[in-house]
Amino acid sequence: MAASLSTGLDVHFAIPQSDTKRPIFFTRRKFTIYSGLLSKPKSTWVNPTKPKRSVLSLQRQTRSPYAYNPKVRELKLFANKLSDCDNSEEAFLSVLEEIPLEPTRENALLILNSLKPWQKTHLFLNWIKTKNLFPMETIFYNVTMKSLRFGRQFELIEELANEMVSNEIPLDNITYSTIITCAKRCNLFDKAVEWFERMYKTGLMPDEVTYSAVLDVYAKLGKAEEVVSLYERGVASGWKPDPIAFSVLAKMYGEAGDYDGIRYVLQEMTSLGVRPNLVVYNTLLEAMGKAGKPGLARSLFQELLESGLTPNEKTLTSLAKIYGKARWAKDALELWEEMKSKNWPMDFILYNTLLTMCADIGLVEEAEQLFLDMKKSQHCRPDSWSYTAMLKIYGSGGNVGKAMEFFEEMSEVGVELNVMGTTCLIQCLGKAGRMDELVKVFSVSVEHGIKPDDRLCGCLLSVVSRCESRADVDKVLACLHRANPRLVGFLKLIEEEVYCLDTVKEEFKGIISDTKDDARRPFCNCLIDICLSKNLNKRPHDLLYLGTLYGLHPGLYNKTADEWSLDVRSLSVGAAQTALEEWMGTLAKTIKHEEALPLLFSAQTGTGTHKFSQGLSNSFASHLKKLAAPFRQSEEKAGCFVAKREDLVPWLRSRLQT
DNA sequence: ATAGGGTTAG
Repeated sequence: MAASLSTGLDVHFAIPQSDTKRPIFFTRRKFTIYSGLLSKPKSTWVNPTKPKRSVLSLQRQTRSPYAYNPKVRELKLFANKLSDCDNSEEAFLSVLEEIPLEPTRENALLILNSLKPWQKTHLFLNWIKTKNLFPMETIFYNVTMKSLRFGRQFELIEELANEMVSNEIPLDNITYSTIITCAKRCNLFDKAVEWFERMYKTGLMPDEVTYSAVLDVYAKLGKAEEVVSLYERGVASGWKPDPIAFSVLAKMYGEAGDYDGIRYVLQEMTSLGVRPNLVVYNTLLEAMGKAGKPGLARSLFQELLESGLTPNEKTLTSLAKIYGKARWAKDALELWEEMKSKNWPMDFILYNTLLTMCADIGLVEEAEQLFLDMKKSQHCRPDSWSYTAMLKIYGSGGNVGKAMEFFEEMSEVGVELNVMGTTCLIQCLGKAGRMDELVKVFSVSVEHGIKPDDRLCGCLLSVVSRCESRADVDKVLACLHRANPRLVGFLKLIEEEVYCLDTVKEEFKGIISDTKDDARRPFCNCLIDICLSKNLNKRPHDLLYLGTLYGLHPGLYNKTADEWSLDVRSLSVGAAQTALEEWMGTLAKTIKHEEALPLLFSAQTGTGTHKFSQGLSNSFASHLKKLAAPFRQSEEKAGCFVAKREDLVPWLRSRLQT
């Protein structure tokens, strides 16, 4: 959709503009954050006849141009000499004695500007002050503060700022923005806000550079409401935000995964006639990825190309990540072809992201080509990221031989294995039943300092669930015991013949609350599978109940007036089977109590595009067949099994009688 | 890094 603006710009956006909703809070005005500074505090009453006070200066602070210094070469050489000497004050002062030219204002400024690291800049400023050669000005402090910011020396910066105040050297917008961004980089967000508020108190109005620096402070704090309030008041003061301000907003909404927010940013840019630059596009692409909108990211990328911009490494990294996560093989391959044919820039991060993308999608040959390219290149030699991606590709593709080859190669070339690599190897060795090698990889990893995480434990647990012999189980359990003894203890507990549900419940709760969120459901799935493989018939149901109790299976059972359904897409084969039986049991009770039932029942397994759900549909189908349940594979929706009430009820009744 | 603001990896 195109919007022709009065500025003559044609701005194209991938997002339909007409139905853009504002995130809910945009309609609520709050004036509580910088109480008393910007406008009347805590009042939502706006008097339309009284214009609101301006919050920023529309004129950006101008900087005095450099006068050409004919001695620039000589001074630079001397500055380098100072930069290279020892950081001690003595060493510094002794080199200073050899200063080749008179330290006039201009000469001193040039040296100050060229010094690094921050210790030298600071020492030089102090030297100028003690020499008392000329009056100190704001610019000397600004230059020094910038150097100190590099070294993240917020305390020193604040000390200098206070010194400026007591010596009546004016702080300007450059001073404040440097202080604020330094505080931000040091994660001292309260300090950043404090100095921003101090500006207004001293009667200095921020310009757009300081203002967008502060927008970013609130954005990093995740205070979207405050950011929007500041932004909108800036606009109400007549400010036309530039691409940097929009980049800040887009990044904030991306981090929050807030799609409505992203649309708001796009709409604001269109209505204000601001054309996105490459950085804004990159931020928006990243944001679309985080909001889970690969299709919109793709059209945004098309728009970027149509606007005549050339993507850089960051653009392509975002896109590769998005296509990989979405498992969009066709788009991923097209992107790679286009990158090669148009000679778009590549860097190390992009190489590794492309490899990860190939691993997510299972593009083996493409990954091998990329990996070879990296080996041949000068600056992008494969590192532990690259090797991990290769382990993932071979591991998930079941090519154990290749995976082990790369594992050996890593230690030969001295690339450290990480916990993800270990997990990939263990997963594929487990699937191949090569338990002795699995034990070896686990031991080597632990000896190399790898700390097994919850995902690795989940992986070991899933290997246990597939073991065919007691001997294999014991080998894997020995590894798991080193990583998470409590889990092994829990397995013993649920295998005991006499078993107390309350004890199991307490221990389950404890384990789950100590487990990272993304590993909780896999744990529960594996535990159910293990119990099923041991024919511990009631226990899978208890575990499924406990998992549901602690919120691991939200949305498992769904009801509408016309249809009741079961969604097992995030369950393992055994857990799905258990959930089906549980559901049938509940429905049988409903019949017994002669309660109302809908016309249609359905169970969703998904189609197995996600690697956790591979094979789920088939095994679910065969379990239905075994039970002779009247569910049929839906013709219009793959991975969905449906039953009519008229067929299901008699079947459930017949089960009740047996 | 030649006085100030925004973007790349499980």
